[in-house]
Amino acid sequence: MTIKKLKPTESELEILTILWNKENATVREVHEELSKNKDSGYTTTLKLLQIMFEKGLVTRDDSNKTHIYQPAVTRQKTQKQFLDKMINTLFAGSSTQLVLQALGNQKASKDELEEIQKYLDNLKK
Amino acid sequence: MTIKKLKPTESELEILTILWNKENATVREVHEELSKNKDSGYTTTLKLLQIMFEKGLVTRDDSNKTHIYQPAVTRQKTQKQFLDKMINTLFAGSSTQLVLQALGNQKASKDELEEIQKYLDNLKK
DNA sequence: TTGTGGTTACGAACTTAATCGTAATTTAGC
DNA sequence: GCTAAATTACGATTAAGTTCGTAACCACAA
Repeated sequence: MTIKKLKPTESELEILTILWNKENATVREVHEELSKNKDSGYTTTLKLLQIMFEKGLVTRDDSNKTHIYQPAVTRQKTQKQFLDKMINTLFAGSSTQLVLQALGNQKASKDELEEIQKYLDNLKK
Repeated sequence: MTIKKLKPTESELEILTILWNKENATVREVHEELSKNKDSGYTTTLKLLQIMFEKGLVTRDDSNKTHIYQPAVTRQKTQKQFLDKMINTLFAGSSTQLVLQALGNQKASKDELEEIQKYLDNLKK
């Protein structure tokens, strides 16, 4: 048993997103940011970060009184982890189905469609 | 408040998938199918279906002793529900990002790529 | 030194999901 | 009608996630 497969919870994802955007942050900073969307207490945020630290989802610099947290997993890997899971549970293992569904769902801009097109051209070679 | 927003849990998704594939099924049938992947008891499956019924995720014909369950939500809508959620929480609201990531993950066959291409062409008009 | 503000640590309560054991119910066969 | 087998109903337990209250700790200013 080498690599543990950690699946961030809903709340943990919110926090990770904040950390990904800020690179690193104190508990207070994370909490300020979180407070824009929900209204839980400061110690709740603190506790979550402590749990995430134990799980290895984040690292922290505790050389000073105020700890500074950093994400320990990348946005990309986490996205892939959840995408794969979703493809398997909801799309019968077909990422193509997921892509079609996602394309159908929303109105992408011309630029975005172009970007996808370019990527697709690349894959086709 | 008209439409309740019900989010199926992990276990409920497994069951819904089975019901989507079979159109309808008895508890026993669902359980048999579930047993291929996990080994929980029969009454667990029963309980889950009962809960799903209360939530309105499934309907059932209980005119006979052995109830027959049917999905009350469509695969498509559920897929969309989860996709939207994922786009918002993990992809900063950009479905394009999700699509690119999904395309990058997989090895799609030529046919699949063609299908996506066709769809893309349609969107571009 | 003392106290004040901000921080971390920790335990407990609460919620939701998942699981199972047991009792009640129904149907079919004798 | 009566029993056996299968089913449903229901309550209790466990586990995981979220939340918060309170205590302990630390730095700094009066």
